[in-house]
Amino acid sequence: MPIDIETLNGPQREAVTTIDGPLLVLAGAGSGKTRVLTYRIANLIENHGVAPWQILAITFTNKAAAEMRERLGGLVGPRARGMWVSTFHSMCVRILRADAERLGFTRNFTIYDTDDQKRLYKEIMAELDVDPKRFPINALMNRISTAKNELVVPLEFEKQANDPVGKVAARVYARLQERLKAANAFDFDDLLLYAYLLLKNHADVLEAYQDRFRYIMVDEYQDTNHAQYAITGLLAAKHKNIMVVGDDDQSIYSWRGADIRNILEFEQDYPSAHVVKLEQNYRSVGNVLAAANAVIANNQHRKAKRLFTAAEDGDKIQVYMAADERDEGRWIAGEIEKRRAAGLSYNQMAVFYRTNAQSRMLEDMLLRAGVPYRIVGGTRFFDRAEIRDVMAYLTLVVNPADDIAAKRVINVPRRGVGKTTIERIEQFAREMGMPFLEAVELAIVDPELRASARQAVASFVGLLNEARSYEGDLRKVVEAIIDKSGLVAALQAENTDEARGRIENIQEFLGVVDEFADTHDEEEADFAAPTAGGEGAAAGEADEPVRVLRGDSLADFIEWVRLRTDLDTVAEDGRAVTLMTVHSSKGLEFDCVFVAGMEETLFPHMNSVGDAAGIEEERRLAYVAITRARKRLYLTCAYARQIFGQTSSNPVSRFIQEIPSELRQTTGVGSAGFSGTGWEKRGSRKGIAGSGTEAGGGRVFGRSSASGSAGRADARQGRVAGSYVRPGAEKKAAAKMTFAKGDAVDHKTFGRGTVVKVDGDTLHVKFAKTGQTKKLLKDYAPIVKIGG
DNA sequence: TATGAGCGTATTTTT
DNA sequence: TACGCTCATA
Repeated sequence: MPIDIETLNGPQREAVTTIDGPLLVLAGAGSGKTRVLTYRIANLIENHGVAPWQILAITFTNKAAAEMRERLGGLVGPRARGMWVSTFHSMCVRILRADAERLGFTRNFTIYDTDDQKRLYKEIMAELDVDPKRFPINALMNRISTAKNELVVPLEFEKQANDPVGKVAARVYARLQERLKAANAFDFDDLLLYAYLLLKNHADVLEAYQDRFRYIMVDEYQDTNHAQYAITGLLAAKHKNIMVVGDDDQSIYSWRGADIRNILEFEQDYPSAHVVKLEQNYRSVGNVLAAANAVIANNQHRKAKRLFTAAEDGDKIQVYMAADERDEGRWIAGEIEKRRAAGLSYNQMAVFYRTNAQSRMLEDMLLRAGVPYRIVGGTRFFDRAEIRDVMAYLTLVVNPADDIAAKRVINVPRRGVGKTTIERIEQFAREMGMPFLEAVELAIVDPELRASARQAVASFVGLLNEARSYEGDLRKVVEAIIDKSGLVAALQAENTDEARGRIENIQEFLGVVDEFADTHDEEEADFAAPTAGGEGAAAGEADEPVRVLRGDSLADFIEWVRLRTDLDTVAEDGRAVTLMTVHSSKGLEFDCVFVAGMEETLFPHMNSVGDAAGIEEERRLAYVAITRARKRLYLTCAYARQIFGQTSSNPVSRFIQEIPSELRQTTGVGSAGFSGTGWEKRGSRKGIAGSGTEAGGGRVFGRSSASGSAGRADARQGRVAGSYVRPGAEKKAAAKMTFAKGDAVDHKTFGRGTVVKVDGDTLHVKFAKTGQTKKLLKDYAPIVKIGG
């Protein structure tokens, strides 16, 4: 399909046809930036003789990369294959794999995720005698992660650290890097840090990449941290053909090191930069866009821009003031059903919330109302213990130096290797400066250990050695390793529902192996890194680089899993409402969007209140949430809410106040002149209000939680709730729930199942995950019919 | 070595 | 409230 540039609007076209030199595209929400990116790449290939392998396109998520690759495939066909369209992290992995030796690592390094990292931190803190009470592990991890993102190496970090936490962090950081190197492992931050160091300190490597990638494109540039910024800077330094796309108003990851200045100061970095603003929004109706504009206009630190649309105004923003979170959930469920009745399908609706804790009640209410939903985020499949165990075995086969993996499974399943044994091996390994697994091998003949312990250790070593000899088809190899590990056998022996569920998950994992094999065949061969392949692949030549096959090795599979999130797996279909945090919603869009919990201290979150930069980020978050809606937007808040087990009452979010009142329509508790005291007075007493420039005036809703008598609050809440609850709401839900034999249902805790028998109000449901049949009362059990 | 009581803590989480 | 972690106990 040839590209038709005429279908683009002016600025879009300008972005697509500006080929050479630095280019900054400020792409407002819903302004068609992915289209611009893909068209630009297609244009380079089709009309400017640029070879696909000379193009580098970087995204933040695997999903975005996959989407871009797919769209490119549609535009330029098979030529898109093998092009480097990848996330920052996977790009860095490729760069590092090719030249790991230069940094003292080997090619089969493993990647530590947050959980592995945490284990390692704990070991190090124990080793260095750091008290986790005084120096919380999270604080240290944050501190060090920030340092890595800022490209601050341990030596430098130590110099800068003046405060107590910093000093401790410096020691931990130094040791951490030693341990990671010894384990032949990189954590997520290291992937960026070391890729940067490799390019920075090895001129030939850098040059090879600079010569190769003549055109570089970075999506979501507002979310880049300093390391990513520096890496792209190095890569683009030679040709300076760098295009960055982003929206400073959608920068919501500063707490992860994203530096909004990267986009705000692009023009200073590249004085010759061309700037294009995409301000026409093709997504939302007028009122939604106007609301978004009004809210974000309150931010001081942003590039001036104002989105516009040719679309009709649409409905007003619906604000609902609930009595409490239960009422809020119930109301949302009711509205969803109304929309559904009006012909909108469930998958065109989404409910967002600021914190994961809010999902519980929302789920509960949707369940009761019989609204099918799916949750994005939360506990990840790959984070489950049994999956991590399997991964640890696979990892050990590839990288025996991975101490964290070794310690994780040396006694999983139980084979009688106790704490004392492990500690002894650990100490020995430390003294000898060898990997844990090597020390384990020596422990087989350690006379200090009990015979039973020695035997247990020997069986562990033996199974790994055998597992290492497996060859051939990936799926078969993985299956054999799992079998050899004894994980499944041990679970079978447990003979509990939970164990059966875990076995099921392991089986599902084999499905993941198949998925990998399917998507990584020869056709998908990638162009090798320019420095890979030794002599022949000299740098600087315009020859097409060698293609390397992927997908045939365990190491590739492990890497693929490690850099993957559940977000990538989110199915587009599925007739269900989507529930997720506002953060997860970025990049998505729905006809109808609900944002729950629009109260001060929740959204904006209490940890950000009182900090100007924090409030601005919260506001951007609100902006992201609002701009996800195509047609209808609902904002809800609750007069009282349980937070950490305590009822608290908070004012309406300032972000609601910032939407001009003529754009919104309020219903619920506070809509009809609810009387009370101005919240800002109360707020300042508690210290919530900050400067007082934000909310204030206008709508009055609730009290600050710290003050006042609980009794009065309860009385008021009761009255309010009583006057509000829609009569028949529950009945309606209950009446809807009829079940017949053969119906597919989804249970809150047991998951998918099938109705095998109906016995009056009692259902007999066989659950897929556990294989067990349970008796449930149809009106009380948290189940939803998902098909029949 | 395994389990339970008690305690402290508690956003957001692209990789 | 609810979860994870530590520590004590069987």
